[in-house]
Amino acid sequence: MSNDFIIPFSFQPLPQSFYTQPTLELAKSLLGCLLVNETESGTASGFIVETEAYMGPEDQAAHSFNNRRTKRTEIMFGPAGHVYTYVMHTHCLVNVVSSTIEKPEAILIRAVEPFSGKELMKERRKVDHIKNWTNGPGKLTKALGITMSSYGHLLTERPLFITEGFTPANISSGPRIGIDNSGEAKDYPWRFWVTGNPFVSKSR
DNA sequence: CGGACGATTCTCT
DNA sequence: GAGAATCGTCCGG
Repeated sequence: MSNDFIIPFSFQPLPQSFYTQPTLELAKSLLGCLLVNETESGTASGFIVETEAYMGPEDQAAHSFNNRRTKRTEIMFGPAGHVYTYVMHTHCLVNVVSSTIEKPEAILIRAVEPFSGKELMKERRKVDHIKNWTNGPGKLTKALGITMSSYGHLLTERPLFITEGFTPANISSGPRIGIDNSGEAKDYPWRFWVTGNPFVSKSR
């Protein structure tokens, strides 16, 4: 596609200081940023348009609820800016670790808007319509080629990184998706999205 | 080592 | 909107 040539030389990964802002702030700051993944088969990127914050020990919906510390959640207890990937129903989902050491908070990236490497995304997703390439947490990882091998990767480094994108005109918020069995936490408005963006996974 | 369980997706109706 | 697919992770025995 026409804008593919811009990647990967023009943009610098955001510094680690970007990731140390409070988790709920970071979840909103990530909206509009460009998520880039460089692989052997090529580079693909998309603007983040939907996120969800998971607030650690107090948040019943979080994997780290009650400080549950396993091989899977271990990365959440480390410093901000690392990648937390995990497998859900055969799909790989990608999170940004936030907060500080020993405070296991993270932000799930639920949707992006395709920017570069669109042919590659189409090939990976095997569906025609662009709207279905990246409008869900399991879809975007497949389109961008993000796998469990990215677990623990630091986002200030290539090949997987986040860089400056656009500033959303408006941000909406509401309850998170797919956590109905999480007690009171299911109603917390910790899902954020770019208002009106067509790649957001659910309208609500 | 077996079984239960999803921060999902896709295919119908 | 409901139901199936499908598999890595976690926990109990």
